[in-house]
Formats: sequence, structure tokens, C-alpha cells
Amino acid sequence: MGSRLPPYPEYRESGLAWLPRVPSHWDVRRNGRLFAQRVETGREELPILEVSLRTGVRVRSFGEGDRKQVMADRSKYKRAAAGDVAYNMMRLWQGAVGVAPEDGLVSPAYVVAAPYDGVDPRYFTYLFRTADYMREVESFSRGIVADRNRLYWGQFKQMPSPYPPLEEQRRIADYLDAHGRLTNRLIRNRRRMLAVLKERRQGIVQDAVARGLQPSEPMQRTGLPWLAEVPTRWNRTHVGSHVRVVNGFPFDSTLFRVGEGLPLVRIRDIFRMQTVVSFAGDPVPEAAIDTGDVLVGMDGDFNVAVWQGGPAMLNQRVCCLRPDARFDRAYLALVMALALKWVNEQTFSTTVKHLSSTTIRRLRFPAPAVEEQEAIVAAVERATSAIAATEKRLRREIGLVEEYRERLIADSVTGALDVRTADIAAPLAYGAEDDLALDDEPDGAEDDVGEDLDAALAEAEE
DNA sequence: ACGACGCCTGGTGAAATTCC
DNA sequence: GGAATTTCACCAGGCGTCGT
Repeated sequence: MGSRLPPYPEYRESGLAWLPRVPSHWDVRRNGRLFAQRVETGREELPILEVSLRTGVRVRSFGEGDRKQVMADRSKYKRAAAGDVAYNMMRLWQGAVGVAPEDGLVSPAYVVAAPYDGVDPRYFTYLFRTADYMREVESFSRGIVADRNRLYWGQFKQMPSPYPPLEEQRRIADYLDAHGRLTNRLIRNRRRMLAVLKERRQGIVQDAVARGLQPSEPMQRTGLPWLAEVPTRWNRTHVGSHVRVVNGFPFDSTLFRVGEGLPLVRIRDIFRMQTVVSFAGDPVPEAAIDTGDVLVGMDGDFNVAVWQGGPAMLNQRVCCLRPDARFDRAYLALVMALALKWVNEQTFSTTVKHLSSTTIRRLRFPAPAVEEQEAIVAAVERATSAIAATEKRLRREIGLVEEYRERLIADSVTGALDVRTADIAAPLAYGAEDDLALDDEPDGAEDDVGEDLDAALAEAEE
């Protein structure tokens, strides 16, 4: 699957502290010799461009659901011509820079740098967004606090940058662009697969909870909107008759600590199985939980999980479900997740959705015998273990691909690797040692992840 | 040139209100 | 009249605008 890119044959001292050596035939120039500042106003008919930390320069959309901040006065907006480098002077140290895709207007808080001949702006935006260069930017920026740092043209033009020959700038940018397209496709596919896996997991739970373990037994309609029918012999019961809903406690936030005192479970911690903050005051026995307890987040998505993080205290708006002998806890968690998914869809709120313990208690659940509940849980775990393993692998792959891309960009723009001979048609997705499958999917078939998914599931089941 | 501040969203500690 | 539930108010992140 190809081999790792080689270094350049010869290097020389660069005189730069953050980049001690560059390929021998590269130059080092101050940005002022590479770019000219462009200050043109009064082209109010042009589209508005904005710089995002993640995606570079793009045309701002005013579609529904987007931010509605409007600029009262476009007359101070500066023109950026297609191919100009634009950066947000308050955010360059965080990587807010990109190449204007078309003629447009940028905020007065931006600097527009028009490349001279011999400069490929794409190479330089890759360079400007590397971690080392951003640290340099930080040290050239001025401001009273880090968050107010600004990098004006005056400082920017004095910053030295490596300057490969134009052909090589293009070559590097082409290579990184191609690699970016591949990387994006790999990541997008994996995210889609993760979404499909989540759906499939819910389907498995739904089936197991609805049908039990004996197919073809008589079914009855439940009347529950989130669960159409269950076996006739199952009983149903109100959750409140068998489950105590224990609310979290509104702990005094001035006694929150990190790494000292009692672990405190907040909504965001439910799936993480570990806490971020602790409580340094007196324990509240009512709010104490331990591994195996069923937790429900009462705000937002109404998440449900069986806690695995050991002894802890529940903060307000997280509750714990304490069933009597009628319910197995893991089964309760499975069914509760199904029910609350429906409840969540029925809840309307302009901001955060809220759930009350009364709503939980009023739910009606199918309640097979506890032995059957345990068997259902075991079956769900068996049926989803492959999914869980695949999800773990996909998340790891996404992390590796992102990490590799960042390193590849840094190594390419600083001349640590020589991309002159690299195959642009087939850039390395990851590393030679641990290459991910490049024939992931042909272009144009990206919407269909079915085969990939089946392959992933088959692989996970081996 | 540069400090101060706006606006939107998703969260979240804590007060206000309602319920039983 | 305390517990349960809802609402308030503020925060951080993201992306700037405004006033001097």
C-alpha cells in the first residue's frame, strides 16, 4: 500500500528557532515579501466571507437556522479577491486563516494578504495552521490577555516563513489537498457507519424488548406509542409501582473541586462513566450511587445508562432508578431508553428539554418475569457486542486518521518529508505500517454504507 | 489601533413557582 | 410547607461589531 515518504536528501540551517533546518534549496522569507496587504473597501455588492477555525474561508450563508448577526454597515468591509489569504487577526493563533474561494467581503477584523508571484496561497495556509506556526503567531501577537491577542499586518509581515520553490509549493498543496479529500471521505464514512450502528443497536433492543426470546408466540398490542406489541403472556405495569425515582441533590457549587472529595455525577458524565468534578462538602446519603445503578439525565437528550464508575453522588437533574424485585436493572435501563427516546421526541422546548420524575413514574412498561428480563439483557449484549467492538474500532480509526493528517501536514510544509515523488492519485491514508483500506469505497458511492457496515460487522464477529 | 461589548447556542447552578 | 418542577440568569465557545 505504498511506503512512507522519504526525507529530502539535503538540509541546511534555517536560522529559525521553531524550524532549525529546511531542505537546502528552500528559502526563508518574511511574509511581507510573499504577500501584499490588500485594503480595498466599497464593494458592497460582493458576498460576505468568513473564516472558520475548522474549515477555512467560506461564503457566509444566511439560510434558516444560521446565525442572524447582521452587519449594519458594509462600507468598512474589505475586499478579498479569489486566491487571497485572509485571516482573522484575533484568531490566527488558533488557526483562523484560509484562501478566499471567490471574490468577497471580509470583516474589518480580518487581514487580507494578496500573494505575490511565486506564492501558492494554499501552501502557506497549510503552514499557518500548523501547531508550531500558531505558537509563533502567538508570540508575535499583542494584546492584554491571550484571548485578545491580535496579529496586525505589521507583525505578520515580519514573521519569517519557509519558502519552497513555487512548483514545490504547488506540489505540496496538491498532495495535501488530495490527502484531505481521502481523509474526509474516510472519516465521513466512519461517522455514517457509527450512526447506522447506533440505529441498528436501537433496533436490536427494540426487537428484543418487544418480542422476547421466543419468536412466533401470540402477541398483543400494548397501546404504548413507543412499543407496538409484546407477547400476550407478559404483564405490564406502571414504572412508579416498582421503581423509586431518586433525584440528584443540588450541591453547593462553591464546594466543587477537581480530584478531591466525592465524585459528582452530572448529566454530561452519564455515558462517560467517570466524573469531572467532586464535592468537598458533607455527603448526602440520598444522592449516593454505585456501579450498577440506572441513571437518567433529566435535561437535554434524556440519556439512560447503567453506571459503571463506582461510588459517587448525583448532582441535580440526574436521577437514579431503584427498582424492586419486579425489574432487573439492566432490563429497566434498556426499556427506559426506548421510552425516553419517544418522550424526548414529544417534548418541545425552545432551549433545553426537561423531564420530570413524575413522567418517568407514569410510564407503563412490559414486565416479563425477571429471569426472562435477564435473558433479554444477555441476548441484547450478545447481539450488540459486535457493534460495540466495531464502534470502538471506528472511533479509534477516526482518531488515528486525524492525528496522521496533522502530522503529515506539519512534515510536508516544513520539509521534513519530501512529497515530490509522492503519488497524488493515491495518497497514503494513514501510515505504511498500519494502512487503512484505501479502497474503502469508490467515489460516488458514499451514501451507501450498507456493504461496509456488513463487512465491519462480520469482521467484528470473527 | 485597540478595548469593550453584542449575539446565538447549548449548558447548568440556583432561585421561583407549583404541587400535593 | 417542604418537595418537585419550572424558570431564571449566567457561562463558555464561536464569530465578530462598535466606539473612541
